[in-house]
Amino acid sequence: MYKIDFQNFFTYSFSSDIVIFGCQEGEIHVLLIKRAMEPFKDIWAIPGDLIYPDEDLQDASERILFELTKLRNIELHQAQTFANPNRHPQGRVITCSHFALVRIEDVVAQASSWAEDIDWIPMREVPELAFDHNLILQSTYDVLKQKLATEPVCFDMLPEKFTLHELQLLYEYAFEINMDKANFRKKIKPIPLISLDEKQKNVKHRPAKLYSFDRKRFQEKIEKEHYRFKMY
Amino acid sequence: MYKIDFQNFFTYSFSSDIVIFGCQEGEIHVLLIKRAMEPFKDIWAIPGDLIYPDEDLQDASERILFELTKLRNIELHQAQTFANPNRHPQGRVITCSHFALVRIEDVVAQASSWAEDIDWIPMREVPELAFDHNLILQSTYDVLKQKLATEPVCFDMLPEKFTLHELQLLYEYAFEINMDKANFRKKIKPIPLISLDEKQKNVKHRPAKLYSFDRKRFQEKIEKEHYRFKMY
DNA sequence: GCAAAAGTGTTTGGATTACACCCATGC
DNA sequence: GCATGGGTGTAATCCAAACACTTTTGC
Repeated sequence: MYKIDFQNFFTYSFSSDIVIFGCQEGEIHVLLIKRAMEPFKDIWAIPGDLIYPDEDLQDASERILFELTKLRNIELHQAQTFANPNRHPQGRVITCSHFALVRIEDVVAQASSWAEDIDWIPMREVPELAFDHNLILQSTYDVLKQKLATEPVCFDMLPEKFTLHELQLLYEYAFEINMDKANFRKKIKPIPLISLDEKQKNVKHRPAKLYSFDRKRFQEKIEKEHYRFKMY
Repeated sequence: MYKIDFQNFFTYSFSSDIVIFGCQEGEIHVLLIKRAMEPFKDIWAIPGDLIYPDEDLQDASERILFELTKLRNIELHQAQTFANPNRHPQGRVITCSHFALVRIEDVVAQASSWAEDIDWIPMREVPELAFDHNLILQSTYDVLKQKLATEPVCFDMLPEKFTLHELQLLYEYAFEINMDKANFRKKIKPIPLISLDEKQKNVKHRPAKLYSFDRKRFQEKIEKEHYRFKMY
């Protein structure tokens, strides 16, 4: 049994890290920042910030996301908490990782006082990161893949209007597999999509039809039928 | 941009809560404690404790589990972190919930200085708990169910030697469904089990064969074949 | 014999797989 | 015309659900 005074426990710092994922040309990208200050100055890192003493984790995460991307009302998914006592050289900082799924074209990415540079990097080309951020990124990516398999979060990172091929590429990239085109289309048949009267433009092949996700009909299907989203 | 001094952030307390699950007569139980001190004295709660300033989250969780159950070398699964500023009346305590799966017969549950009582309670009969522990318990149970569907963790809560019917009851309880006996047995065919030369005793019906989980062959199947555990 | 649960086989329909084929566009 | 991807059909196979039936124990 420990005999340390309660007050001595109030010596931690707590932060939230936000892994922002997007999709471009079939590749899942992550938004990383190049740190503008020590420690790990000039090294790429996951955006994150300390949490205010009276701030909820959710609010802090939304604040961090907004400061970096100017996006609001994006769903934040909690992933994992990292509490190794030595993970931060300046003191004990416990961090809780989250991820957000955004459309890359919606983001007005910009440098800031704590980020001298900022860039979208394909998940398979991520360099060495600051702190334990490679570990955090990998485990957060694993949670994303889990969600991609069981929830329709893919539509949060695809453009509003997408082709079925883009959808397929996203899953192929995430699960590192190749799928048969015809079979993939049969598999996604139950997902309620809105078939738009629009086609791709300026492509050097037959232009593909555009679709968007029918979120309303999806909810209805879950409630009324026994429907469960399931990929892979 | 925040302008608060870095030192002001070191005003938190951090704790680990351990939801201990077991299985008895086909029902998933949780080990709860009746608090011996304020706040919430005499109220049921999830066991947990503050983390030492230089202690890793994993070590702290193992310590808490051992103090309560005298069990070591039990896998701890991280679930979710709760950081609402008002969740603890005595200060800002951020807690990270975990779960452990144990065999109820292995646990030497005992009261302690911080728990005047301790009991296994079926998940469907959990009373009002202290703090935000009902919320924590529910979300941790959801993570357990997720794991039950994709990893062979069921065998950590069943007796070493179990009947196929016990296995079925566990899944029926977790997913709140009824399964056909014959179909269930076909579904679990790919799971490598050791068929023991032993049977149930003192039952007033045909005694069932006992099995145990073949962890070694399971690992081999994953590595050599393309096998993926998948229930429900 | 009867109750209760163990344990197995058969049929059916729907989903998954592999593969083949035709279509529209830019160059 | 041809390269490139868009888009669809078919047949074989596997898998899941529904259901029926036999077996073994205690009382």
